[in-house]
Amino acid sequence: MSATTGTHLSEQSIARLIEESGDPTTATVARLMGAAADAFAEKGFHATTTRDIASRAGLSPAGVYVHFTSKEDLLFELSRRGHQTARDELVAAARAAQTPTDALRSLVGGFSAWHAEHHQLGRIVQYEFRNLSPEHRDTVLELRREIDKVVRGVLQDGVDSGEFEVEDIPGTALALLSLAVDVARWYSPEIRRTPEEIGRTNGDLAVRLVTRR
Amino acid sequence: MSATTGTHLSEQSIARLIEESGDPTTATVARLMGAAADAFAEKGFHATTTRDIASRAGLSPAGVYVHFTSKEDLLFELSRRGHQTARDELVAAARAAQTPTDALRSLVGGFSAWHAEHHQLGRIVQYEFRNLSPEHRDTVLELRREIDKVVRGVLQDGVDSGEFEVEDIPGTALALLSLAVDVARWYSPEIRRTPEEIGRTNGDLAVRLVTRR
DNA sequence: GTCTATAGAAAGATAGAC
DNA sequence: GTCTATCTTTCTATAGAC
Repeated sequence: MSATTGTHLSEQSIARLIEESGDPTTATVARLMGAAADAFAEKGFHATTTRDIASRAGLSPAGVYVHFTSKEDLLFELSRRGHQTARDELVAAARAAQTPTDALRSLVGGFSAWHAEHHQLGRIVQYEFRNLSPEHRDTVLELRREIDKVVRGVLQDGVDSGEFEVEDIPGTALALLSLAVDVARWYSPEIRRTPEEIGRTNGDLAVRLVTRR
Repeated sequence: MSATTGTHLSEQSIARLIEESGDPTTATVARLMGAAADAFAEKGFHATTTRDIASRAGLSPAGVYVHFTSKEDLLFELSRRGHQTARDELVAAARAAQTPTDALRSLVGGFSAWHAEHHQLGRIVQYEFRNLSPEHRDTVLELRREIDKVVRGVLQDGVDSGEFEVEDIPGTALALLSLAVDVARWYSPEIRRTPEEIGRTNGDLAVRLVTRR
């Protein structure tokens, strides 16, 4: 696990994110979650073996089960915390803004940048949802509803204030989320554009999509 | 496989699509591809077993291997044909239009509607790409490049004609594709909006995103 | 071209020593 | 809390009869 290998950089950054994310955890749990996030994002939940996760985290195959009851449990913890940080980011962006236009720009821009910066977690949040158990799905669904609500709220605020001109509010809200969410599908750390640039482009496009003219 | 079960409706519609899609195939192959498309879209490639595909198609587990050399081969055939019909749809929309604005509207609108109408195939095209073998990935990548090229071409046409005002052409092209592609993620046959309505909304939004003011 | 039967490999999870 | 060893199930794919 030396710093010179290079292959574990993103795993380490996720482990750091997990450790700093409120919810306190031990270093081993953070390392396991980082390893799992890397593997799930790279190959998908079902293509990832518990042996793979364990070895990425520097543990034996049995070592995983001391900290998580199942592979699905590991996915759930990642999905839950991913949804939480994504929602927190959105709510903070909406609160900090002075006008609906500012709010929408930093909402869609920030959410897009988040999906680039944390594209492993982003993929898990957006594309591994169906692999959660029914109970775990329900828990996460609650967080997803909050996210939708924030976007629709800002859209409605802008319509009320006269800044926005929107024909179909639910359809437009979905399109705005698509703009940000789909970043997790195409983003790769190798591309030229930085997460900040992506956020700026998509934030501007979002405003353009709804501004009255 | 009676018409009254209801559970095989989408499988049958994919089988019909496959049979009518140029590339001639036998009824059994079409049925197998329909079953696989259904299963892959519902549970993902790795979560789908060959037994599941065979039984959905009314065959024994061994029956699959008479027509396809492997599970991945079945995925490849679906991915290839899916990409082809998607590209054909896009090219036709671009050709039929009189102005860049019309072209963009029917391009993004049609592509969005396609991802709703054929959401099983759409999910396979967009989300199961990484499960192809390296050789098969290359084949499909060629079709993906054509799709990107059509979108950028229309965007450039509009900028040249003065109809469009675009700050960042590659970034905007990606955002326009996101609008359409992400439909495959959230669409479900149970929702209220029809594929046509989704296409109309997204086509209008696409035009709004780039029109000079 | 379809079947039954099964080979062979790999997976998730546990037992029990340390 | 971590290990080695392994149980049990399940999977892809093939063999060989019809």
